[in-house]
Amino acid sequence: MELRHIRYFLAVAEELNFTRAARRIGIGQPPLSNQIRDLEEEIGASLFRRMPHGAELTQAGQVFLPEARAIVAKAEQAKALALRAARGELGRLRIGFTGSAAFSPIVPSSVRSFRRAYPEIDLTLEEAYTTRLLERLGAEELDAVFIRPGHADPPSFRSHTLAEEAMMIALPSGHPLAGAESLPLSALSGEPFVLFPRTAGPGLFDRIVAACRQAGFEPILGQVAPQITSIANLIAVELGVSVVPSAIAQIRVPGVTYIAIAGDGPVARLTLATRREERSAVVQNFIARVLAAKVELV
Amino acid sequence: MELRHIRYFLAVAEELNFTRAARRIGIGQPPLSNQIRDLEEEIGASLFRRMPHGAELTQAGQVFLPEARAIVAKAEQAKALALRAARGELGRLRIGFTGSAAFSPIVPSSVRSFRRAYPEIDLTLEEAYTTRLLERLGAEELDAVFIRPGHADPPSFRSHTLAEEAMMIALPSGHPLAGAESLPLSALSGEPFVLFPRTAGPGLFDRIVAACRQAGFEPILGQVAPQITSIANLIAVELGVSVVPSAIAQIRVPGVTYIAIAGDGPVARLTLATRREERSAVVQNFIARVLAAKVELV
DNA sequence: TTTGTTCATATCTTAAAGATATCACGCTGC
DNA sequence: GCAGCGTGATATCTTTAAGATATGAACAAA
Repeated sequence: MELRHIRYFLAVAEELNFTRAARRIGIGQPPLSNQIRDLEEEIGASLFRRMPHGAELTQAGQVFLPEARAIVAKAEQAKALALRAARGELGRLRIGFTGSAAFSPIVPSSVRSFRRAYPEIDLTLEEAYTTRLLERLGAEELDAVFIRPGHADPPSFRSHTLAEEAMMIALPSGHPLAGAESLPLSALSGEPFVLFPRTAGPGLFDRIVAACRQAGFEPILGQVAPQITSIANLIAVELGVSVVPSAIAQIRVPGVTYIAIAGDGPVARLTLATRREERSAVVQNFIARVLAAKVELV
Repeated sequence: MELRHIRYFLAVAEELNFTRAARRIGIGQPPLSNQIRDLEEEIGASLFRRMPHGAELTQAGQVFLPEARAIVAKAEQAKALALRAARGELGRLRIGFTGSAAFSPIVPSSVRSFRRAYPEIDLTLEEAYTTRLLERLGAEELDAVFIRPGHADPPSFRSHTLAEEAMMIALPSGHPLAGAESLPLSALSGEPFVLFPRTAGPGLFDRIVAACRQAGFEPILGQVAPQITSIANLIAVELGVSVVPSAIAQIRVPGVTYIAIAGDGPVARLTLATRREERSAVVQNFIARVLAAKVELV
């Protein structure tokens, strides 16, 4: 059985006349009769009662009619759905982001904008460290990740720089320096640093350490924060000081004071990474939305 | 697009390898590649990403996959449904019956038995006069009718005799003859008869009149009953007497007494009529059930 | 009866599905 | 680095089956 048989059946069922149905399809009457006969043989039942005046549906034909219509409609729909999926209007997008990226306005605003523009895309959001995100991106478990990149981008990924954020010093409010307007990074020499594990995000980690060295001291690594968002809480209980992207400084935790860095401070880059061989229209559309949001937010 | 394209797509989507899929289908790899290419061109999107190791589904392909499965399944189902309909297991049966037939045990019992045996047949039951039932049967608005036939069966119908019921005299309980064990029909001469209109069921009507004439008198036609079931009510208010099939005598209405007819009384035949050219398996199955019920009820 | 429908049958043509042979590409293993 | 294997694509030929054309049989209406 082929869709042709079903389409021909529908024509005859609607015209109740082989000759007219054949004309409507654009073939001759004998081949149409043949095709219907073949269909009936395959089903094992006759679908039409042939009369001198035309044809009428048998009970089998009457039952087959709505099914036939549904099949043809479903085939059309399948075609349309596949095309929409190819255009990136339909499908799935798995986004990853680091804890700190979530606080950069471009991340929530671009995700929101994409969601509105493509409501039929099944969105998944997942938070993890930069390292883990890149692993999952490479394993095709994620499609696009917002990360804090290192100096060298891995060649199998494509990176889009979204922001170069200044960083700020985070101090316990009771700290002697907490009242300052701004401080040079060197003011933190001798203070224990509360930082995330280097393996979680070597890019940002190394930038902070490098900036300290440039400022003339080696940072003392103290308490390790399991998540970048928990740094503030550890500082509040006076476990040390830190340097965080200014986006993170939005988290106003009682007992923590943020102070601008005077002079050349470290810069936290935020990028969107995708697989270099990525062809999917969904991801392309998402990249376009994110870059549009970047321009808007300037 | 043909079902062939969809079947081939499914094979490749399941094997993720053109060569193996082709082997599974039983054709060569080049024609399979051609068919998939044709399908992709028709849809307007590529469904597979060809790799040196095999193939993988694009987003469009992933969306198309469940649709393709559904289409193939629906086609199989449509075939099976049509076959079941041809076997008379599926479809519709429109049954008609006269008011008096409903009280003959064979009618409810055969309908019930058919309903149990073929639960997926959509049954319609309709009560009307014999004349109207035959009209509707001829117009293909009904498929099988239980009627009280005349002497000559119309040639376009096929009749199955189901029962030859004796008839009984129906009297108001206050009537002087109401106490008798049995009465000859001639006892009713001079009494006004409560009968249904002749046009409603000329067969039964004429039998009653003929029986009266044979008993030596011309029945006086009195009150006309709109339905055979309302004859009893009209007799109860003493509008006359009547002669009814003994099945009807089951309706015990206060104020009505039924008395057996002594000697040669009229006989009420009950038949099942269908169209002579009827081919439908549903109707054939129903006839078989009714005839089986007839044997059982003896 | 004749004429004009209907659909079925028979034969031929043609389009397209499929077979066969070959190629280019990329991975794997020596 | 290069041979060997497995992948899908391309090119050409064959065969199947869809469709065209001509005709026939059955029935209805004029």
